[in-house]
Amino acid sequence: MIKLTLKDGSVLEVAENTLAIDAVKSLSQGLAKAALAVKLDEQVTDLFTPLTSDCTFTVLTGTDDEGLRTLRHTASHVLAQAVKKLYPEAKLAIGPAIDNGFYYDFDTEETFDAESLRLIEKEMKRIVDQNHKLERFTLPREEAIALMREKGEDYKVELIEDLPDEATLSFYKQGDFVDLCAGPHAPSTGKVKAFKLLSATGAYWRGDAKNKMLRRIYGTAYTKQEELAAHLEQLEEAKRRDHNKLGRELELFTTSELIGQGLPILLPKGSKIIQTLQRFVEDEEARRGWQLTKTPYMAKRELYKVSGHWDHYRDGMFVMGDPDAEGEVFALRPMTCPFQYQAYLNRARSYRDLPLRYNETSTLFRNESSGEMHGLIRVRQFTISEGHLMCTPEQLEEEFKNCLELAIYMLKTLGLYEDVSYRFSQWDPTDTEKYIGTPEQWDEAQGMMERILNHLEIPYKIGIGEAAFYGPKLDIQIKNVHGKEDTLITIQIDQMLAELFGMEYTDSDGEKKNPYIIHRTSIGCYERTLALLIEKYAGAFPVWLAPVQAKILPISDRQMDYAYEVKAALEEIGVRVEVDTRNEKIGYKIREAQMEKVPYMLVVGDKECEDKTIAVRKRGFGDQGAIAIDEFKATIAEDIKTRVIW
RNA sequence: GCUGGUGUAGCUCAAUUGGCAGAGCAGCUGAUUUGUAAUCAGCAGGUUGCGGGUUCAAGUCCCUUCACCAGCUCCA
Repeated sequence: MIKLTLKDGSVLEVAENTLAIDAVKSLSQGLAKAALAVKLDEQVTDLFTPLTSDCTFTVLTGTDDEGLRTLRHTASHVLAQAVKKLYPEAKLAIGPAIDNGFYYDFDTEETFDAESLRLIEKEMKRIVDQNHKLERFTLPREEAIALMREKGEDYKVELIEDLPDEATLSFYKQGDFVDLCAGPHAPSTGKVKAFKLLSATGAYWRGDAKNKMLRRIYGTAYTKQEELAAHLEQLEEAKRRDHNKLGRELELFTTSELIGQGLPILLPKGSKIIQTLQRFVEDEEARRGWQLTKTPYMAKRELYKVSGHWDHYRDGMFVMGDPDAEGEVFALRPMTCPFQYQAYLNRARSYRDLPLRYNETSTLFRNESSGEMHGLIRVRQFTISEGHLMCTPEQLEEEFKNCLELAIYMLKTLGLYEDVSYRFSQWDPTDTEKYIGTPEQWDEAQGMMERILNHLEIPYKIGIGEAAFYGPKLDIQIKNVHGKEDTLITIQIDQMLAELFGMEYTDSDGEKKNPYIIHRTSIGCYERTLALLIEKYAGAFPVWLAPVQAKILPISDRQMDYAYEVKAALEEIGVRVEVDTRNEKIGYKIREAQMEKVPYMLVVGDKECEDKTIAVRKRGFGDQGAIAIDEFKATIAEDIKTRVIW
């Protein structure tokens, strides 16, 4: 007999080699029906696995993440089976479960359009209704390769050949469909009760642009139709919040074909938000000991040759002039570091000058590939609150911590703190082309950052190959409304560029030394930040950021003079306020102000005019009744300066 | 950059098989002077993204290019 420790702590004894599903059945028939997989200790496995040793025993259903992943993995096999049935020449690549769904990659001449997705879905439905059992079997390497060769699955053969010799080669079979797969899987195709194919796109084999582009079909699956419907509704809601749509509707920004891709035009309202943010950030940085610089937007290529950009980042730069010809060649700056280093080099430095903190609200230019641009998230020209801090080794941890604190303060102020995650971005030692420096230098810099992060108890995940070419980074990552992750803020440790630029300080012992440099952003790129704020608040910005904070709505033009009187009173205390002078009914004016997401709508009619009051309607709260002007001034004065939202 | 999709008025969309480019909202003008999410009428608005081709005839078919969308790759 073996002992299974259940979630509630109780112990179930079953005979050795009892199938997991039978153990579940002995607990509850209902649970057995809902079960998709089991977790033995930390190992998720199939329901038809024989139990061989004592373990903790967790039943996974559609309400568990791991259960859903199992279901979606099975759904990807159902998709593959359907595609093979409809397009027998299609070759299988890989088909995993991912967050919120699954995909499968195929090599086929067929381009999947909406109609073919519909046909594939129909075939999938048939496979689900047939309720095939999934069976697992393993094969020795040679036989596994022979089987996949026989089926013409070249990609699977390649996968097997690349697996280590000792790897178990498992296959899953459902009906006449067999796929190389580590599993686990749901017990039968009938479990895939609610699914939908979402899109068909291209994807490179093994994620490498040098390889062939395959056709990828994305889908999602749930155990219940209601859950699927809720997910699809959530996708629709995401579309409505999408900054690229909402930001244009709210007239925050626009784009122009004549100006070009990745070069958004910030309209007055969008510019107002960014100006508000910039002033706030620059003031806060000054308060924390940062000194503002203003450095040029371009430089001769010689600067970038010293920094390494010319060799490691030239494709990403806008270069002016023919690099092959004689004479000066300039390039727009893709970052500010080498420029601020020249400020450091202005005179000889002592350890007494350190830490030296330079910040700059810096406009950068990066020649992103044409397919990369996206709204305000990924652009070719953007403005970033950048900074470089030169310090001694002893000061490094404290200064790193201060930079991080500043970033966290900004995120909390914007209400984005709960949405971010940390990535410790390290170099890829196998990709020596991409990085400068020696393995020893990298070990040292990364070791130092690791110690600091652990000491500060930052919960991070590691990103191999995500480092800057000159050093490791702590990236603060955020997901947009569609779940796509980008870097919002970055703090980097660099002990290589100071040497390249000959930046030194004289230490207390009279020795000349290279300072450590921290590269950091405090709220990152303003365009990207604006995009995330639009999505976070669905356009209803906190009052201090709202481009128009109050809109005065006169009932008729009899109150126009009074409306301007109120406007002047509010402008006196710095409120951004507009008067809707149009000859329209009040309901119409309210509707428009509401759609513009103005925080305060101030209705003035004859009554208010007479009593010197304002009828306040607050966004999200409705009609607040009439109050005296002075009283309202006090309320809104408080509101427009309130930044920290928790 | 790659794969696929989409471009019709400021916005949302229509236009049968290749056969007269149209509507609502927004805009302008006029009437209306309005009390908490759309007052009425009229007017104007277009090189169907740009360029080329096929055809008696192109928004519609073909090519090129630009932009946008999804995904991949990239993101110092």
